[in-house]
Amino acid sequence: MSGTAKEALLERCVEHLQEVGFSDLSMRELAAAIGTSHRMLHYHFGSRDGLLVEIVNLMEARQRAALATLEAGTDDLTELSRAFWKRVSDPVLAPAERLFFEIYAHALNGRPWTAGFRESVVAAWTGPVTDMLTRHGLPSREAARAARLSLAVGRGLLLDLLATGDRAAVDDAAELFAELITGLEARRARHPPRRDRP
Amino acid sequence: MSGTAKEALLERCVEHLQEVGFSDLSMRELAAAIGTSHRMLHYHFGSRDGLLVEIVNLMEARQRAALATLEAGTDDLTELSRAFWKRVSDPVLAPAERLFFEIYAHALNGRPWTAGFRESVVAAWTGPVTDMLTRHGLPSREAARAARLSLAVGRGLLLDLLATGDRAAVDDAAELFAELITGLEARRARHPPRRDRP
DNA sequence: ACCATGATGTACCAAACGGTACATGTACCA
DNA sequence: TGGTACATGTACCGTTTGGTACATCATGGT
Repeated sequence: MSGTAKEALLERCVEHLQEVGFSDLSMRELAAAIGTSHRMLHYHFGSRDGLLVEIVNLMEARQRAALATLEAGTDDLTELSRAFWKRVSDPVLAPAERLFFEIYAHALNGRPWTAGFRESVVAAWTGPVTDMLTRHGLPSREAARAARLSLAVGRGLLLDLLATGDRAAVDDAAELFAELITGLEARRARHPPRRDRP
Repeated sequence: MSGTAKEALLERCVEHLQEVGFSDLSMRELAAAIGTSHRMLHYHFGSRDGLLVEIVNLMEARQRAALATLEAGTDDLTELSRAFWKRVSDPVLAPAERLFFEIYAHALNGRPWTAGFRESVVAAWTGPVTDMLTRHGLPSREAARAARLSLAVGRGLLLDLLATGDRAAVDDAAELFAELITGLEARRARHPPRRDRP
């Protein structure tokens, strides 16, 4: 198998980058850290940018995979929102998410090796989540808005959590969003925004 | 004046970094780009890390300043949320915000020159915004949650906007949040409102 | 037995890096 | 006028960088 050694190497690279960060990555330093030589990285990935592309693609594939395992289990939007947050805020994912945001930052600066990432970082989520919300009974326009907002809430809260570590406060804000989103239930099938006037 | 030349230099550095990004910054390249020599950057900032610290601190100070100019003008939470989003999503700010998120990513990896940034990136906002919401009549617990959530929404949507450029869709999601937050108004009625009645 | 193919170590390259020594310029104050 | 503090250009140092040439090793098919 040709891919096996290479994939194992890639896996070790990602693992190490999740620990120390990404930006000041040098082939030699990385190679030493994962117990190989920079010669091997060049051999398998061609160049530094080749490595970066494969790392970014792997992270993006994992993001997609994580999304695929996110299934409903409930009909209640509030419960769904809570489950969503509980899933993505799992401390085990923190290193991967730090790396994710680092790649995101590079993507915002248009680094060429982030092309695939840039295209999928939002679209890969809004599509499936919109579908999910539609299946849960939201009119499609509301579902699309809610999906985009939920994604933003998740990422924004994650940024907060990773920076401050203040889990209680961030969980609390997430809970508030889960409660607020209940307001959407009222709109099911009943489109015009409704001011509550008893 | 001692600080003037240095500050002008720093200003030009930030300006350039907002255009090309931050991560692969080298003293020589940056110096050439802003029309000076790397010798001058070392002279004024001592070292590369010294420069980074000053850049990050400047960005953080500007963030604080931007916050200070954010004033109420309305009593309605929904309108307040709209105004907030309109302010931060101004295209003029996009380069500064790209740089902001890049620094944020470095901060998540614990880079030592981001110490000040890390401490203030959330706290500098939640405090004042909580106060603002309290002044608008929210009970303090709700105000704190809403402030934290609003900050996350703003940053999450900004990430989306900067990556996709899909202003219509992101504005739409922001509008949904503005409408959802109306749900908080209902809670205000149930609690002793501390409205400023002359 | 032989050789093709993939994997790996060693040694090197030119370029760029952060940083510094030193000499020079420029201003203003005494 | 002389000096003193800040500013700037040049030229260099040792180190590290991405990348490569070349030789070697292991393995498995024929």
